[in-house]
Amino acid sequence: MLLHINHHSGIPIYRQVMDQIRYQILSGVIEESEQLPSVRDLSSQIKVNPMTISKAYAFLEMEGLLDRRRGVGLFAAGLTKSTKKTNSSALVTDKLEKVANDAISLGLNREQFTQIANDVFNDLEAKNNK
Amino acid sequence: MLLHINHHSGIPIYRQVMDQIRYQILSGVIEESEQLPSVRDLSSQIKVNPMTISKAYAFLEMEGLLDRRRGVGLFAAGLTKSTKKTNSSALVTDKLEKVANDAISLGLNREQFTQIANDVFNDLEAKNNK
DNA sequence: CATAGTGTATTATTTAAGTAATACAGTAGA
DNA sequence: TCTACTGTATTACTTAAATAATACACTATG
Repeated sequence: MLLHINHHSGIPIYRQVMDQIRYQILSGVIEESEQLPSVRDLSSQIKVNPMTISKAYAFLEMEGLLDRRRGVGLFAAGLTKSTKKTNSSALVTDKLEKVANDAISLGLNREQFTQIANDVFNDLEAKNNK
Repeated sequence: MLLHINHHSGIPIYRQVMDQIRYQILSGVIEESEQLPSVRDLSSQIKVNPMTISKAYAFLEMEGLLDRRRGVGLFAAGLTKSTKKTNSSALVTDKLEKVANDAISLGLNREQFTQIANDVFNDLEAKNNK
């Protein structure tokens, strides 16, 4: 697996790793029980300390998205529908929070924000289905 | 003007100040050219260093929301409302598009997405105003 | 039982953000 | 010009988060 990490973005490395792997698991690119890249694989690819990667995986395990097996490796967890739904919602909520913050700074109100969200989603769906 | 600051919320003081004053200006509670509370007024009210308040005002000036006049005071800027609102919506639309794309990949539907957007905005607003 | 892979606990270092101290700079009005 | 307000640049301190160093622990396989 290839990760795209920006060392100068201000976003912590371990978070960038988490976000990308979480997305792969939730979206189904990585399947249940599939082995994930080892800590040292990623740490040498990204040129970062192994513990930084281990930290990312530790959080993902807490989220229930994978299992860590010392001496063996890392494996995508089986996601029940509800787990998947919960995590997907959480992921989207996180990202929406940042945008909502911007919206507030710019003086938008709740109705405007929700309206835009609805419209944008509609447009995208339409585009994907044609 | 009375500000409600929580010293233990984890949200930086200068940001709390920014958010509350920004809201007053954008919502029209404070009118164009109206003088804002002095740096020392707020710093003694909040029991914080004057530079912390000055920092908040400096950012708000960068946002174009007020003018700082050394030796005189701080004054709400005139807002070209229609232009501002248009730009804000465009910016927010852009960012929402990315999130909506992820949401679609993760299997969320429009109702769920819009619902989350609405809730997130609500929560943020509540947090900022308490 | 040696080896070459796995992941990790503990500790230390680095970095960035927030806040404060201090001294300074501008304006208005008596 | 003196006074009493304004805001601010520079520097230093504090704290928490992110990252790294090191040494260790587990597992599979020949």
